[in-house]
Amino acid sequence: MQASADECARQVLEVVPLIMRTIRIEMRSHRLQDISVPQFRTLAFLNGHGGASLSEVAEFIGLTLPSMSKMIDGLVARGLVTRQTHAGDRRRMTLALTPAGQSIYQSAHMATQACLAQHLDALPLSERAAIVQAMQALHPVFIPNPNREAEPEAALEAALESK
Amino acid sequence: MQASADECARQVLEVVPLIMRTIRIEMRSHRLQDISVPQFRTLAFLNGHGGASLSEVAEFIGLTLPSMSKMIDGLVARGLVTRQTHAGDRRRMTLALTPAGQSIYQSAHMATQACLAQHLDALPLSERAAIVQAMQALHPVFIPNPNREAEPEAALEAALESK
DNA sequence: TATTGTTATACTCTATAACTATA
DNA sequence: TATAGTTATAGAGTATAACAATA
Repeated sequence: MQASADECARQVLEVVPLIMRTIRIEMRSHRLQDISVPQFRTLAFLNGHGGASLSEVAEFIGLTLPSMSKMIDGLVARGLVTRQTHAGDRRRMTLALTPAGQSIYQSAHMATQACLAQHLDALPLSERAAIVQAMQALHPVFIPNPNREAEPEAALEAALESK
Repeated sequence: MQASADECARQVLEVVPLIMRTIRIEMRSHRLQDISVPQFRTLAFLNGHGGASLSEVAEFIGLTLPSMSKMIDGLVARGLVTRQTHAGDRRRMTLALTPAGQSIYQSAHMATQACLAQHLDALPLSERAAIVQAMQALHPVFIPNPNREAEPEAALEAALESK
């Protein structure tokens, strides 16, 4: 009962939104980058999945197609993302980060990670070790569509094809 | 280096938004309750801090005063929250859940927790134990204004005074 | 004068429904 | 006919700036 799935879920539901609050406030505070959490997550996905389609990004982030389409509109308008029709299947969009998008993503990532690290620095090593272990356990449980992760080269090929 | 604050932060930043995605999608899927994550968090806070002021809720959730004011507008209009002027200081608002608000909060909480528990059920006990330990370590680090938590009776008094 | 909230305004996030283009 | 995206429309979430009321 100490770590039943239900007790575990209760704690996750209590603590995870608290951490998100810190992440969101930290991102908002950086006026230079000025990107929201959903935008950041989209850039992060495209950073690791260059050439992904709109559907793939929407699925991963958890948005509907129209919502993601609109969000990409904004990122393209700001020069952070490129959107091209896929060479092989002209219904599909091929999305990728521009150098500016990569740059903004990197700096936002570093700033947010540093902010979190500052909080975590107060904890003893044993607790940080438990956190790392917990995150490693949680990651596969909550990652969407793990089957897509099994073919990392598919996205790359798509990116190359579109040139 | 295995569990440096920075490595720990990196993993938290990767995994926590993934969990939030699941929580958000789960909440959206329940049309009966139909409340968003920020609304849920506000109800949760008021459930434990009956009689809190607008500023207190805004601080905890991490919103500005106008944003929270507007959100409370919506919750009051839906009959989930009561908003009265504080008897002692008429600038302040005294907020609390209505019975309907309590009911919706409870059922949304149970449904979301059950959804998370279902995911976590697949993990071995040792990993769930690490997750519980990690959440307990993270909780105090990310909770806002821990000084206010030291006076749990303050909110109650305010609630009584306002009658 | 400082504090607590609200109103005004604007932009992003998000959804559903209806549509276009391609396969 | 099915799939990938976009457009139209609407509502919630969020911010800043300006304001009103109270202390």
